[in-house]
Amino acid sequence: MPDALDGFDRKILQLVQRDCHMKAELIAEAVGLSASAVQRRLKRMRTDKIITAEIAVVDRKAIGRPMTFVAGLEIERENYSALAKFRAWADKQDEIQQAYYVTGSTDIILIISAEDVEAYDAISASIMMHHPQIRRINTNVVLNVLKLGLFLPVESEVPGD
Amino acid sequence: MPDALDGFDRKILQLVQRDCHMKAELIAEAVGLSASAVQRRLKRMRTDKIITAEIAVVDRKAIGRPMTFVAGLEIERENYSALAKFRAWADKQDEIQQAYYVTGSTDIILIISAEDVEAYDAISASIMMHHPQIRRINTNVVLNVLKLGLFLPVESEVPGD
DNA sequence: CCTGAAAAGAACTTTCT
DNA sequence: AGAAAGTTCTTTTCAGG
Repeated sequence: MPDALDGFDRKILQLVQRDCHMKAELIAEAVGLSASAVQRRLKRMRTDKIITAEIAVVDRKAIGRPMTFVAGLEIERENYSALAKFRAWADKQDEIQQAYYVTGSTDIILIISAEDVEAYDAISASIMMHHPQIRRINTNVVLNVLKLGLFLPVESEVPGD
Repeated sequence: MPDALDGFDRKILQLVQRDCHMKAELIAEAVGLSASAVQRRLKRMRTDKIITAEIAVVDRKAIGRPMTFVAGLEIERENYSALAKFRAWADKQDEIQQAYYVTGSTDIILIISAEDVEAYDAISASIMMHHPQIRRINTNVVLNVLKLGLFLPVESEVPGD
């Protein structure tokens, strides 16, 4: 497992998590390395899957898909095979942005994008239809997206280093 | 508001939402345009804020921050000034990945990243301390991230076009 | 106005020290 | 790791539909 991140790697990650089109030279002077070194480290982190993807974030409203829903799913009897099946299915549903298997009375929490309420209704119906073991869906309509991102804080000081 | 997306734009968005480092020439042959045209459109969508960001997605476990929590916040009496204040505060908290203001008994739903349970406890305590109007926090520990992304489906056929 | 093609410029990749 | 040469991509320019 060749993934020991040092302080340079962490600083680089902190920057590209906000803007992955940032020029290597700019990153270099921010972290105190040469542009070559930065590129090398980025390449290594990509192949090592420390950076799992580099994606464009699109404005929901601009593309005519302004609504977001948070759905809480309750499963009849939780079992891992049902979970695996749900994961595989959810992967193919583009409307489902995120899916979390969680503790508590709710078993799965979904972040869902939809054109409007009717479109969401169709999606939730589809979920119920494809997964009989889901007992009920508790829906929260998002009135306002206060913050949106996938940023993870990366402490520069490594505890065990 | 100069943002009328045609079929080409939508196809481009569908691709760069999955990989924004994709070469213009590759996108070009996928959508049926020249590389120049693709670059022009990308540039326009960036300045028009249809593409709001281009970010690197990092593996939680690789950076020593393996845990995710979904927190449901109940506010004493919802008012927009408190909401605006919360938004501004949440923006600065790197551990808070996402924040949704929602309908239902829960008022705000947070997606929070943490090193471990103790770190989460400190964050939730901090939330309570900074926002007296928050009555309680209902926490769901994420056992498994089934799907993670910010992808939005972009229909190629435009309804009113 | 937007496309496509070629020239000019800038970035990334590789090699070497 | 850094610097420079080599390669590739992006950006600009320009002619055409």
